[in-house]
Amino acid sequence: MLEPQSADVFRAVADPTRRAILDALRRGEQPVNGIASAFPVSRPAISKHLRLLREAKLVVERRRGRQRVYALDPRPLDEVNAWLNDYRVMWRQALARLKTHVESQHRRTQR
Amino acid sequence: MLEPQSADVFRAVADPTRRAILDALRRGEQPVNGIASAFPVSRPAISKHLRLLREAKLVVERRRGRQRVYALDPRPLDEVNAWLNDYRVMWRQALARLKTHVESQHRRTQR
DNA sequence: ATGTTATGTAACCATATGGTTACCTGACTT
DNA sequence: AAGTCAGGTAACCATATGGTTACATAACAT
Repeated sequence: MLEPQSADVFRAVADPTRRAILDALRRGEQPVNGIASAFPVSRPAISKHLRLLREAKLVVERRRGRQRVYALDPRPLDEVNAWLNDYRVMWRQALARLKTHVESQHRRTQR
Repeated sequence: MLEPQSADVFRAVADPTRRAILDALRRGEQPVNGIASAFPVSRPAISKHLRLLREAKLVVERRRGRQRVYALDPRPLDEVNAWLNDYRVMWRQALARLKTHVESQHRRTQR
């Protein structure tokens, strides 16, 4: 194995709880307790997720008094987007093939 | 923890080796040995990755004589794409903000 | 100064993950 | 029929992951 690497956006986004945290932050920045209260897991669990997200640079932390306010930074998601790009072509082709197929079926039915 | 769920596209795509397998299959379908030869890990390891990809429906298996030929099916990636969509707006805004900022800097420099 | 709030971190636990070697089976070869 | 080839699976191992509770600390409240 041997991969205790951090900052992996794909890995960060693989966990459903972490995606949900990002989704929550889309509505605006929030302190940790604000975030945690929306989830069924303990606050420390959320803290750990936030650390990972921080390492992946998907969130930034700002201190306000005794709270830490977290805000979303969607930019690293562009790596995922870029990777997907190479597949978009294919799946457009797949759709085209499907369309052609349906049309030929249609023609067959027509005649 | 408790989540031995399968068919998770995000999880399937989180592993770099699995992404590489998909990337390889973009060039066309291939039998297991064909795929495995391109990687530093053992064939059984690849088999396990393929099983996961199969469960996520990202690949389909076809038998040809004694080989199993794997082909890419990019359609499940649309789930990732859809999720990203919600962020595209934001990162367009982020870019816009950046642009505005740069322009205002420019103006400042100009005068 | 003392208490309380907000949050990170350490220690611990169970399960998941990714890898390996050994083995099994189905399908061509001879 | 006997041998070989392709590839799945089982058993095992080390490390990662996600969660919990207990503790530590900085900042505000009294």
